[in-house]
Amino acid sequence: MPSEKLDPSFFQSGDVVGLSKKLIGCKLSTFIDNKLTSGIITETEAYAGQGDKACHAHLGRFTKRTSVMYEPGGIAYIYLCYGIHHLFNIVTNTKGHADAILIRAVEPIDGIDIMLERRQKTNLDKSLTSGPGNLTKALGLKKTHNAESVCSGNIWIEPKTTEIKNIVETTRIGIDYAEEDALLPWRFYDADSKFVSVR
DNA sequence: TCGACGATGACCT
DNA sequence: GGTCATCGTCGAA
Repeated sequence: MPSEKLDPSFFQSGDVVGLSKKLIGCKLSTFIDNKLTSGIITETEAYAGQGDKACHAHLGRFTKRTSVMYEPGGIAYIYLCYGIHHLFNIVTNTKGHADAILIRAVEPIDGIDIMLERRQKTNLDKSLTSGPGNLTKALGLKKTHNAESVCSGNIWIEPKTTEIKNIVETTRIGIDYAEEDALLPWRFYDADSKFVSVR
């Protein structure tokens, strides 16, 4: 069991872009189906609420799906994409501000055998946990975990134990519809990790 | 009701 | 480079 977890107050900062960068190097763990799996976060993207054309809550859009984004930071926002993939986000900021961080890749640490089984793979390579749909499947995250805390219970994040020296800041993936906001440098990844979805 | 469309990934040439 | 599986969500009708 972890000795230290990031607290909800960490995620209630109003600086979702800064938080996205800070999460690189932190360890994301899940205890799902009685199995522990974890990985070091290597790639994130920031989605900045109503002012961000790429964000599901753009212009304050409030629906059953997006409502969780308006909750106080420190909980999960998980939704089904392309009818196939569950994407895992961490809600940030205070209540009423719909910011979130998409976790796009992790480097496998604990429970690698379990992750291989969930992904129906036999050997460890980059594709096991790189890419937002791949890591959620490996960690056992599903839509049923939507709105769950990421600071207690079965999902938690531990602070980084070593400084990440080379963090690349670049554009987000798969949001061409966001026009000029698609050019914002709001994707972060560890340049020294091979567990990154797209370079 | 109903049609359009994804914050993707795997596999093909 | 290109195709396509697959389904919940959303907004129009």
